[in-house]
This record gives sequence, structure tokens and C-alpha cells, in this order.
Amino acid sequence: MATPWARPRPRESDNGQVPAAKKKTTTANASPERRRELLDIAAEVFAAQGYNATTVRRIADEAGMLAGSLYYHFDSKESMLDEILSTFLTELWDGYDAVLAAGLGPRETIEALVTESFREIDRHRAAVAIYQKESKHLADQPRFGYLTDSRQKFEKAWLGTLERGVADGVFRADLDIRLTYRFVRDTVWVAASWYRPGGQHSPEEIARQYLSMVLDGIAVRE
Amino acid sequence: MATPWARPRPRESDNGQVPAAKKKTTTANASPERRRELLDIAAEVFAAQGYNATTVRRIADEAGMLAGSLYYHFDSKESMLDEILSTFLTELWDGYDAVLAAGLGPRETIEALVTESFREIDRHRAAVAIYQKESKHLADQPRFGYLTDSRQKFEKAWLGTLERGVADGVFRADLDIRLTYRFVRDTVWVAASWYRPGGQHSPEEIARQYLSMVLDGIAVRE
Amino acid sequence: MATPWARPRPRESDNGQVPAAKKKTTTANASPERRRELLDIAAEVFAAQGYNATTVRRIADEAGMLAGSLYYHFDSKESMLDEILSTFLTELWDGYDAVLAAGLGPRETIEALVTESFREIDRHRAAVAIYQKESKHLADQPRFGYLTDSRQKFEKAWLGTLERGVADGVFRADLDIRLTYRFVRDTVWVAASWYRPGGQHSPEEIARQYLSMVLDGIAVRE
Amino acid sequence: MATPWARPRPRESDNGQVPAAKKKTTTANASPERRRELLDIAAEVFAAQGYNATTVRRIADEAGMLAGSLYYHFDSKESMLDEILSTFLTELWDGYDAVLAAGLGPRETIEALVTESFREIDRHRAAVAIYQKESKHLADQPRFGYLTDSRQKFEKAWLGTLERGVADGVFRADLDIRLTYRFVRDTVWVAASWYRPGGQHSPEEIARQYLSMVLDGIAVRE
DNA sequence: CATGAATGAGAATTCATTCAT
DNA sequence: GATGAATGAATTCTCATTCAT
Repeated sequence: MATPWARPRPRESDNGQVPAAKKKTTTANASPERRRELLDIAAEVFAAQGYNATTVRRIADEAGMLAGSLYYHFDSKESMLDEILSTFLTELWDGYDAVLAAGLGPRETIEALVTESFREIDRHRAAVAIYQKESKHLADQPRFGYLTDSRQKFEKAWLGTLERGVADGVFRADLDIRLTYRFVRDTVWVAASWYRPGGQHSPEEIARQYLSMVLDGIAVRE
Repeated sequence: MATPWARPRPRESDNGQVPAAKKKTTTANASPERRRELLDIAAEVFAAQGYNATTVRRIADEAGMLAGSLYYHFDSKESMLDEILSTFLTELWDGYDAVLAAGLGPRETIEALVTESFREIDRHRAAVAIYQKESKHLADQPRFGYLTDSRQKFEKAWLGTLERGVADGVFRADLDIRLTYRFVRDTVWVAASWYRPGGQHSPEEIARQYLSMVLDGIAVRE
Repeated sequence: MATPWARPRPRESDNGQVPAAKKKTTTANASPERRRELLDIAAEVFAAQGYNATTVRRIADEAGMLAGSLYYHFDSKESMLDEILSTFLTELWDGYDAVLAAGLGPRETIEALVTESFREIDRHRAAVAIYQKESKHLADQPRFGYLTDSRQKFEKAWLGTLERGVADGVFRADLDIRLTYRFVRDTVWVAASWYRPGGQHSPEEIARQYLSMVLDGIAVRE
Repeated sequence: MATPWARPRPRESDNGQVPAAKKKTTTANASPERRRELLDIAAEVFAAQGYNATTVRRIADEAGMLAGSLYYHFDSKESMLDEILSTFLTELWDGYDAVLAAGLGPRETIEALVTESFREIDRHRAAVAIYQKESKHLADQPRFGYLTDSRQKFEKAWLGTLERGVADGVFRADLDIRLTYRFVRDTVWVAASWYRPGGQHSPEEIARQYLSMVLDGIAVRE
């Protein structure tokens, strides 16, 4: 499902009237499966070493090919990063939008968003880790403007839900609401830095424990 | 005060057997104040752009000198990073050790550690941000082994306190203790990514709100 | 008809001693018409962008195929260039030789050569443009030695005619004869840089005007 | 003297309000003499091999340094080309403008322009040769827009003078005036391809002979 | 202390070319 | 005949670092 914040990134056909021969046949010829494979490899390395510290050669090594060969599939190192992040965000918003459209109460919405977030971390661990580390400075570049768009929509969704919860009396009113927002937000996403798919806890189980802490605190109630 | 985890980092000579002689006597002559100034500038840029993405020229520009001139003050870009991080950790542990030596109860210890952490974030924002972003992959290098040491000591302090709290019945026993540890740890440190010194809340005030959330949760108690 | 200056350019085997065997039987199987088409396309692109700046992919794009597919028809990019130039020169010399064999007077010979030249420009505009831009540095390579041969034969024909004209008293004797040669030669060939076939003037008309200027000058005779 | 067509290419200081440290200290630090030296070398190689076919390493070799070292002096290979061409055009127009401002008759203006052109060829042989070979396709790029500007101003000056000459009855009226323009223009500039400074003829002498041919033709007047 | 001019080891990227299908 | 996927060498450019002045 198309989400409004995701800029349309033309992949295959850009033309329509262009004199045929002009389209840059360069990139994106390859089969989607191979692209996916290579992007998964790249994401893993980016997440582990950081985007800048990752050489194209390293990715190619990991994929069992030569550095130059990657350019048959992708325009540039940056476009790999781009595709990794935008694919992740598209799927994330597919999930979030479904949650937000469900018309749940504030507490249930927060619960559902947290759970959905851990599911995304489970599915896109590498992309999430990259997002955490790189999004801030990438957002400056026009190409990655959608990161800013997403961040804003994200804030609106979470902050709005928290405010609704305070208004409804289900969340404490004595907290700085923006501080609370950051607390909840970070609480969830930082998990990407240590989470390993296939561990002993399912994403849902982790979500449950996190929610328990965030909602009820870690102190024993006297 | 020297802390046990901080390995003695020789500035000039790293060897141990070669008396001296050939060493490039160049570095580290400069006045300590100038060093501090330059390191502060470097830390700011490292934090903003990431260590790898930061060029030595950029730092020099910011300091109003030419890239080569930095090498009068420092051996290398890496040694700047090293000094920034180790200085920060030394001060952090000065504070933590004082807290841990005070013999407080588990809840009070957690409160004191969180408060101390926000004070460190206030004082070393840039260094903390760098630490967050870079420490994981730096820890591989022998030179930055102290990062691993610190991390372990850190885990022992926090995790131990939490366990003591569970045993004492002041923290909930129904939570996965390691998950809880990560939750609290991340909750505090991630703040460095958005915290700006001189904002409307003092570190102590932020600590209080965070503690309130972490300990009691954000949901209203019925 | 084979012209003496055109070295016999073996297509398949360039050696002379190795019988055959290992040769990549690939190339030059294609139908002559397809070859021609592709060479015309290539010539157009070479002329427009320069040989070096032209990628094999660009040519393939323009021909509606993939870069690799060109290698079914040609050994290499260089061999395309080679064939374009040698074909042009072969035809040029067919024309020139006919003129030179006609036994005309110096002035009529010059007129006929100029006219023939404009006809060649009309027919091989792209090849002429390529020749102008690239021949000087290509001439170094053994493969393109025939460019040097052609240039020398060319000089002999034109310079000789001019000298004969001076001796006969139909051309001015007060001019540096080599300077005059270059003047006339360039005067004709540079036209390839702006000439467009199918324009308002026929090659013969352009030749007439050029000749009028070259022979009589642009100033009004008092 | 500043000429209107020459876009102002900021060299040293771009700022004024920019936060100081931001200015890209990268390039153009070097002493003007060294820059000149290197540009002269580069121009020579560009002229001989073509811009595209010239590697940065080749230039560096010729200059006795490593390829990377060139980047202390220049931003890029392209910026070298840019500086070579714009310097040449600036000087050319200094000369042309002086001629055009002198208020001479059409014939004398043409004579002066031709003479000035040969002087420029004498002084900037390499730049002229580069201009001839590369200007057409460079003109597309915005960075080299001034080439188009110059070409237009050039055409206006020469074509206008020719038209004035026809009107005044000093040039023949029976010639296609645009054809004549190209004839004269090319006649002069193509000389750059064979001219070698320090040869047996001075630029003025060559100009005189060329003018004699262009104005009076090469045929003996009966 | 700082500058100016380099070095040299990569880095990303390009491109002609190959070859199995 | 043509495609898809690679290779591998070359190219431009970057940057930490050095060092004589």
C-alpha cells in the first residue's frame, strides 16, 4: 500500500516519451531477488560498521563478487542505503498506519505501536540500526528528505496518542509530555542495537515486557 | 584520580623497551588549555558528523588553523578520539565510584546513578554522543580496549544494583532482569542524542522525571 | 576498389603465423547491413561526443541493444572506429584518385578536389568530424598507421597541385606555399564541424562559394 | 579589465557572512605562480591528447608530483580545464574589445581582429587548441555556460563587421554572409592545430599572409 | 606554533570486455 | 543474435599524515 510520505523512487521505467535510447539502462536491471540479497548483505555490513566506514569492496566481498560488479545492480553506495531505508520505512508505515486506523484507545494504541515496532525490529534489524545511527545527518541531504517527513509523521502519531491518553486520564499528567515522548520512543528503538532475531524471546514477548516497564515502572507498588 | 579501569595511556612513547631516541618528539608539547580547546572542538564535530565522516581538515577549519598544524598537538585523529573518550570515562567513573561507595539502598543507588549520568551528559554531551555511536566498533581495537572494560564494569554496577533491588523486594521480580538492565541503561544514555546543555530543564530535573517514569511507569495507577 | 594507401585490414585474424584455432570466432558474422547500421550509429555518437567520451553502452542504447551484444558484431570499440575511418578514407580516395587521374590544370584540379571534398563531407559527415578530432593522436598507434599514410598522400596531392599552379602562374607566387596549403586544406575540412546534410545549400553550392572565396578573396576588387 | 561575458569565478574568498570555518579551504591556496605552472602543463597535455583522454596522473607525472597532490591546488580535473579556458577567453576579449573600441573601418577591423587572434594563438596555443576540440560539448554544462556567451559575442563582432563591410562596399556582396563568417572564423582558428610558437614566422607575419589570402584570394588576378 | 606543499594509500566509480545461457 | 551478470583494470578524488621552513 502506498504511503504518502514515501517519495516515489522510479526504479525500472522512467520514460514514457523520452527518445527510448536515453534512459539510463545502467542500474536496476537485475532481478529483484538478487537486488534483495545484495541489499540484505549491505544492510548487515552498514549496521555493523557504520555506513561511512563500510567500503563497497567489503560488501562485494561478502557477496562473493568484485566491487565493480555491484554497480551493475546499483547506481552507488548511497543508493543502496537509500533503498534499504526507504524499503524499511515503507513497511513500517504500512504497519503503523494499520494500527492508527484501528480506532483504539490511547493505551491500546501505544501497546499496538510498541508491539508493531518490535516486529519491525525483528524483520528489519539491520535497517533499523542503520536508521538510528545515520538518519540524523542524512536528513540534510535532499535525497533523504523522506527521513524528515517520516520522523515528523512519527512524532505526530506517538505524541498525539500520548496527549490523548493524558487528556483521557489514562496517562499521568504530571510529566513533561515531550520528555515522555522521547522516553517512550527511545525505549523502543534503542532495542535494535542489541536485539538479535531468533533469540529466546519473540518480538511480542519483548514488547510485552517493555510495555510492562514503560506503563507500570520497574518499582514494586507498595 | 586514576580509576582502575582506565589503562595508563602513555602519550609520548608507547613502547616500553626502546629507550627513546627515534620517537617523533613533536606531539603533546602544547599547553594543556589549547589541547582542551581543540579536543572540545573535535568532540563537537565528531558528535555531529560521526568520527569517520569527520575530516581532520574540518576540525582544523573549525579551530582556525590548517590541518597539518593539528599534528603539533596530537599524534593522530585517532588519538584525539581516544583522549576525548578516555577523559569522559575517567570523569564518569569518578562520579559513579563515589555513588557506589556511598552504601545506599538499591533504589537510592539507581536514583543516584541516573542523576549522575545526566550530569555527565550535561558536561560531556559530545563525548557521550560519540561514545554511543562509535564505542561498539571501536571496542575491537586494542587501543580502545578500555571501552570494553568500562562497559563490563558498568554492567556489573547497574545489573548488580537491580538484582539487589529485586532480592530486597523493591524492584519487580516478574521482569527479565537483563532486559530490565538494558531498558534502564538505554533509557538514560539515549538522552544524549537530543539533550542540549543550557535547555529549560537542569540535568537534575530531567533525571527526576526520567526516574519517575522508569520507576513508576507512565500509566495512571488506578 | 582497393586503394594502395589502405592497408589490408584483416578482420578476424591479425597475426600471420598462428594458423587460426584459438581465435574467437565470434565477431563479424553479422549481416553487412546490420554492421553498417551499427557503424552509422556509432559514428554519429563518436562525432557528437568524441571517441573517448563515448561509451560502448551509449552506442548500444542508441541501437536498442545491450552493450555486450555489440561484441557479436565487432571485436572492440576501437575496431568500430577503425572501420568507420577506413571506410571513409577508402571512399574519399576513390574520389580523389579519379580527380587526380583526370589530367586537369592546377586551378581545375583544386576546384575538383574541393568539390569532391564537400561531397565526402556530405556523405560521411560523422566520419569526417571524427577524423578531424581524433586522427592526430590516433596516428601514433600502429593500427591506425594508415591515417598517416593518407595524410601524406593527401599533402602530396594538394601541395603538388598548388606548386604546379604557382609554376604555371595561375596561383600567386608571393605566398608561403606551405601556409597556403594549410589554409586551403583547413578551409575545406573544418566545414565538417558545422555542415549538416540536407541543409539549404547543396555540397556543390557550398563548394562553389568556398572556391570563390579561396580563389578570389572576400574583398571587393577595385 | 573585466569583460561582461566572463562569469565571476570566486577563487579565494567566498564568504562574508558565512561562519568563517565553513569556507572550503580546499583549493586555490597555492601561490599563483605554482598554479600557473601547473595549468600550463595541464593545458599542454589536454591539447595534445584531448581532455577526456588525459589522466590526472599524466598531468601530475609531467609536473613531477603524484596525482593526489594536484588536488591541493585544484578542486578537480574539470576545474583545471575551466580555469585554462576562462583565463584564455578573458585575455582574448581584452584584446578584441580594444580592437572593437577603436572605431576602425570594416576592413581594418577584420585585419586587426585576425592579427589579434594570431597573437592569442601565439600566447595561448594550448588553450586555443583545447577550445577548438572541446568547447562544443562542454557548452552544454552550466559550468561552461560562458563558452556559449563568448561564442555569441564573438559571432556578433565578426559577423557584424562583415555585414558592415558589405554595406560599405568593401566586401563582396555576392557571398552568403554566414558562410563567409564561418570561412573567416575557421580560417583563423584552425591554425592553432598546427601553429608552434617560436617558429619561423611571427604571429603578425602569419596574420599578414592569411589576410592576404582571405581578402584577395590565392588566384592570380588577371 | 603554524603554514604550505606535498605523499601515498585507499575510496567510489566507470567501462570495455567476456561468456554462459 | 541477444541478454544478464559479471570481471578487472583504470580513473578521479579524498584524506590522514609528514616535514621543511
